[in-house]
Amino acid sequence: MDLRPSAKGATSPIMTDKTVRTRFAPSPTGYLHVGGARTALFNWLYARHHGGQFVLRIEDTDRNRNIEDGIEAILRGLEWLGLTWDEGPGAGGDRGPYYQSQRQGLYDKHLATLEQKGLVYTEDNGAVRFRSPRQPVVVDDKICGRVEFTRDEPDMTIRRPDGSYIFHFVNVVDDLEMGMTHVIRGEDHLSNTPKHIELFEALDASPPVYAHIPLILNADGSKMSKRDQGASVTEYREQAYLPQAVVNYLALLGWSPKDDQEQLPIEEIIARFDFPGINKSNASFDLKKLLWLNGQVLMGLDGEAFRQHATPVVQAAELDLDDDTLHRLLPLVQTKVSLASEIPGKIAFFQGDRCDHDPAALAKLKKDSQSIPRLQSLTEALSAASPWTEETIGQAIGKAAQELEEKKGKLMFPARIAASGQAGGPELLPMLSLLGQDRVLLRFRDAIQVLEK
RNA sequence: GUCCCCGUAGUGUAGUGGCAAGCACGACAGACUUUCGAUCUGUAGUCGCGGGUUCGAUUCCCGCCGGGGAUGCCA
Repeated sequence: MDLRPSAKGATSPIMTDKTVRTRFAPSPTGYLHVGGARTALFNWLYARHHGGQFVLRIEDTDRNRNIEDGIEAILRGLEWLGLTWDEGPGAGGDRGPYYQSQRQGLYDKHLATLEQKGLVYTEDNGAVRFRSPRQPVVVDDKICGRVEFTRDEPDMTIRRPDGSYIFHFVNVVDDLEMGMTHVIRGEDHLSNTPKHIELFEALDASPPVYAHIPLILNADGSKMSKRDQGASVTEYREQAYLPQAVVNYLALLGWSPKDDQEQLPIEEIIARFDFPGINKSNASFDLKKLLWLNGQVLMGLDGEAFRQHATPVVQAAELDLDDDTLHRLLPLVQTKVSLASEIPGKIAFFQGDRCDHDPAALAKLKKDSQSIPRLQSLTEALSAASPWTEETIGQAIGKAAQELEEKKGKLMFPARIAASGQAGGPELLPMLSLLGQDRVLLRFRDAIQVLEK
């Protein structure tokens, strides 16, 4: 944005917008919160969309509140989500250091400027306050629109008696020094923005473009905070959610591509993300929809990617299943779970020769007097199946059905429960095939016995 | 208290000064000669309330109510 009249045409050759620079500036007071992750995501998306830079800055000015592991948790959370930063901890950059605790000199310098201009004063106890011009301030927000604030609050403190600086001041100084062009942050900062604009102006700088995004609330409408269920990104990683699903879901919270698409690969989100697609109202976090989305992404993985994702989760469950079985088993449940951590429970029945029967499933069989005859016919028919393939198994079931003069479907449910102990699970024929004839027949006999009791 | 933002079904959203307000999750029902959180089909459910402007408002204006935020020597 060059205001010189001549800039329009003559001078600049290929003119472009000033390179977009956005930042995520968390304070390490806890873990990476979904609200923070969403703010980071929006900043990241905006920078990527415009071919700009995304900067990570740690706001650790309040020594009393910093939690050591907090920084690490945030960095790892962002990495897991794939929100890579171009400058910041571990990435370098020429506007560092990227920890506020290491930027005291810069703050002192700008404070000196304000002192020179007579814009600050010191309290008896040593705290330093900024003298507000007390003129109305207009925030021209990219999302909230034009908002006018009257300025009649007490002058803000910008430095504590111990010499450490307050958020508003360091935030502005850093955004200035780091050349941030756009500040995308939670709407809880909208009311702080006039203060920040006053500081920019006092430092003879023009403020960045502001875009305040709606907040994320709990299902009950209350503000989501660190303690709430599902509020920590770390939890999602631990529960084996797919980062691409979490990112996709988070993007949809407050942003819309404006058509009916919901499952979008990250490249497409980047391509389509911009301010007009962001709405103004707060959104509630809906875990069920995230689960659904995770399931959708899971189903879309190719077999190898699915195995790679699922294997560590299954290994952690320490099931007694050999690699070969596992390799053939996993594809059978790919469309049956929405979260990888559900897999072990789905395939545990493959362990051992026999299986336990889920009481609820068993109760359903018991209610039907035909269950035992059906299982008996099945046992007979399946004993004769040779070789043991999906095809012959299917034929055997059909044969048993014919004998009983019943729909095939009537037999499949008892067969499933007898063989797996569960009412739900992988497709029946592949499942029986994989279990093997001996095991299936043994389990059928077990089931008949249990039912006869 | 004061100031600011927001208000489309339970949830996320689309949309318009005027067709029966679209989609998705969830719920419910049925189908698929099997369960199912897979797939398909269907059902219920929404423009917070009250005024005003208008021939006509979900859409524009005002008030109210509701939710959220700010008002820190937290960020």
